[in-house]
Amino acid sequence: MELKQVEKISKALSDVNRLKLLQYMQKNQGKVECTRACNLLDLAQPSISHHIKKLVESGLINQHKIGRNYNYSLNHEVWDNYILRLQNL
Amino acid sequence: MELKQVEKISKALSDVNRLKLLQYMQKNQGKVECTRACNLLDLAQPSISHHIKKLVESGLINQHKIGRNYNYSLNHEVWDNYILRLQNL
DNA sequence: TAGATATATAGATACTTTTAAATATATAAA
DNA sequence: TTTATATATTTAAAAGTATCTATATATCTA
Repeated sequence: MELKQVEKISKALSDVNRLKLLQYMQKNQGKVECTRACNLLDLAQPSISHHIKKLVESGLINQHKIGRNYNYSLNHEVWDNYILRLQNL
Repeated sequence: MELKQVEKISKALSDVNRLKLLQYMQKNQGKVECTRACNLLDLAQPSISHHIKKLVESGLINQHKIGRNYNYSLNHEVWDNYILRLQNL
């Protein structure tokens, strides 16, 4: 993994709201209703959208559209590679 | 480890220059001459100083003054806790 | 197909971060 | 003790980020 991607993933992880989103996704098998996330994080809907986008763009999570909702899954390959890279920096 | 600290460490890791500094420290047993780092990263001295400060403030590295130079060491406890926390987010 | 709901995008503003120039401080060496 | 060197701090500018409001798009349901 290139340093640039390590930077990008670290950046994605460097916000408490995004960390909470990741936790919430984990707890709920990737199911995140935007309205619930808004309540959880006390942010407006577009902000949630923005944060999720950052996570997706980093490659950490995958997004699958189901009807008008989305489902998310951790991209284990990226996640594991990131951690490995940190361990062997 | 609190989410806030995960955020802080991630932020420290979210810059290619700081990642390169960490690599350089590892390769050189923590010995970093500022002038060499300036060449390596192609940044002015105060910028190096600023980046190192971020790393120190995150807790990832310790700074020991030796004469007018510094020596750095990875704080393994913080580093390991960070990785553990990511693995069990 | 019309209205309702979920999510995305655009635009604006406030905040944070990166960087450099100038300056200060600490230590070594002459 | 003066001068040189290494690093830190201050200040300011530029770039990037987070957040909101308003609006758009996609999809569901009646």
